[in-house]
Amino acid sequence: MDTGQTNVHRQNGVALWRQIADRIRASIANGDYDATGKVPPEFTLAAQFGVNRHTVRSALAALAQEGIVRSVQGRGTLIERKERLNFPITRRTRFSEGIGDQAREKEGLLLHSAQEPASADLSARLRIPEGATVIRLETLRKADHRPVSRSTTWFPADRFDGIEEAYSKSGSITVAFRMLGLSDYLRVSTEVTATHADGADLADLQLSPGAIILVARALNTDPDGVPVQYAVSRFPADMVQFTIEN
Amino acid sequence: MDTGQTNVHRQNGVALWRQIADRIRASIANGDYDATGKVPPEFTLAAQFGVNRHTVRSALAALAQEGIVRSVQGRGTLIERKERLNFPITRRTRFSEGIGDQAREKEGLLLHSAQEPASADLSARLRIPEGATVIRLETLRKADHRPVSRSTTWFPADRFDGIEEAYSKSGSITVAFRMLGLSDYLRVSTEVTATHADGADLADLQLSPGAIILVARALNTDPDGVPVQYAVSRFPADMVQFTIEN
DNA sequence: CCTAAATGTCTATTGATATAGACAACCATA
DNA sequence: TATGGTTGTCTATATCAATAGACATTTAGG
Repeated sequence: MDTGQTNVHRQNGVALWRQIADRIRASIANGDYDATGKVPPEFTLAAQFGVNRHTVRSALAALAQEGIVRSVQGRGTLIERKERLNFPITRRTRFSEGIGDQAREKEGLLLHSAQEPASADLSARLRIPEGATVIRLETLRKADHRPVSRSTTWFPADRFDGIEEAYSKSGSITVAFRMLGLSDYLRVSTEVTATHADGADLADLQLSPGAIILVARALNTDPDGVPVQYAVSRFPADMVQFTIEN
Repeated sequence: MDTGQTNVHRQNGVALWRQIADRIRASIANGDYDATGKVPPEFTLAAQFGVNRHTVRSALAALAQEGIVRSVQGRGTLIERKERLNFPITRRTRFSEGIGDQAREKEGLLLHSAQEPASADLSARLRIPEGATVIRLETLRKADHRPVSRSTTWFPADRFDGIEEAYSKSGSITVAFRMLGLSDYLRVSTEVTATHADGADLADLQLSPGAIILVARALNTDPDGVPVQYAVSRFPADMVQFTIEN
């Protein structure tokens, strides 16, 4: 199903090998090659995309660099990793529960924390005075030891003093909130956009440059509707999809 | 706010001028240059991104091609268009209502229609027997004469015979359903992913190659929960954001 | 154990991408 | 009207991206 085979585009500022790498990565995630566990031969792919075999080789080399495939002389190009995590977005969205059994091991790392005055945008979202102190956490989430998202999240400092340590110890926002006396919270809005990966994305999420990033900006409130957290999370688009159930 | 200034990346398969074009486009949509209505001078941008002025010029030429900016010798590079449409995704998601007053004129074009047997994936989603006949519509939606989405949508043929004509005349799914006796329908699930634009996207949505596409796969049912429509819609990521309100 | 089917390596050539520098043309404004 | 700031154009050079062809090397299977 899905949209039909379209050809690659030239002179667009995106190298052919990168377009082809993206397409093959998507096909792998889509399960197109599950029957064989291998990517089609270089000759076949070259004909399929209408390019030279060497161009396909560049694409496969990039995917090998990402650890998605492994080429073996005489045998073919074997698929090493094949995944696309699904994140349900609901009124009770939780990172770790959302992954569910799609991954065995889940992990939340605190990269950095700071206190700072709220910007105009942030104060409006959290409904606090402009310039009021907020705690900012930079976090990295992993599933089965592979990074799946990079987040910047803000909390009102007066209410959630010490959340840096709570998160650092637990690796979970839900648990950190609970440690500070907030037993439940609700997702009230999520904005989803997409962009190219920036330098920090490439490093933290272990992507190859030119990758696409899904950006989710989320606002959580306590059960009374008072904003408790605003978060901007960045996910590799070829590893993740969001599902909104109404 | 938002993520900090990161530099462009070399030898990634994505040309520098394209990365810079994407960044400037995003800054425009973000309102960063609202004070002057102009993009900063080429020299300044070149210094900012750490590249040669000519590289910046290539980026600006691409944006001019898209109609986003217009360079005037002696004056600077003026911003011509600055928009990012917001699409709320709710249980009652409707394209035209969703845009609301963000655009004055809305339009739905029927590009192509066909009848075909349902694939395995489609039959599961619409809960009809595999191979049962479905009607497929290829549509293009515009707001203020600019294309904002390209959709492929499927309907069970037995229940919605003649929907091609109904849509073609009305330019609205909601109205077409009503003409065929379905007065209301509900959005039950939406899957959101992102990918690079393909050839058809570039042509229909009038994008420059390498652009990013947000893909929404949506299932609508009648009030009794019986699936009536499955749609795959593609939106230019730099023009659109989705908002999920819970 | 030979052969077909793969991937690996090498050389050569062309066009796109990026840098560098210089100068022309144009506009707003002091 | 002179000047500073800005975009437009030109030449030159180096590197990356893509094509082309030939041949080596490895693996699986008859």
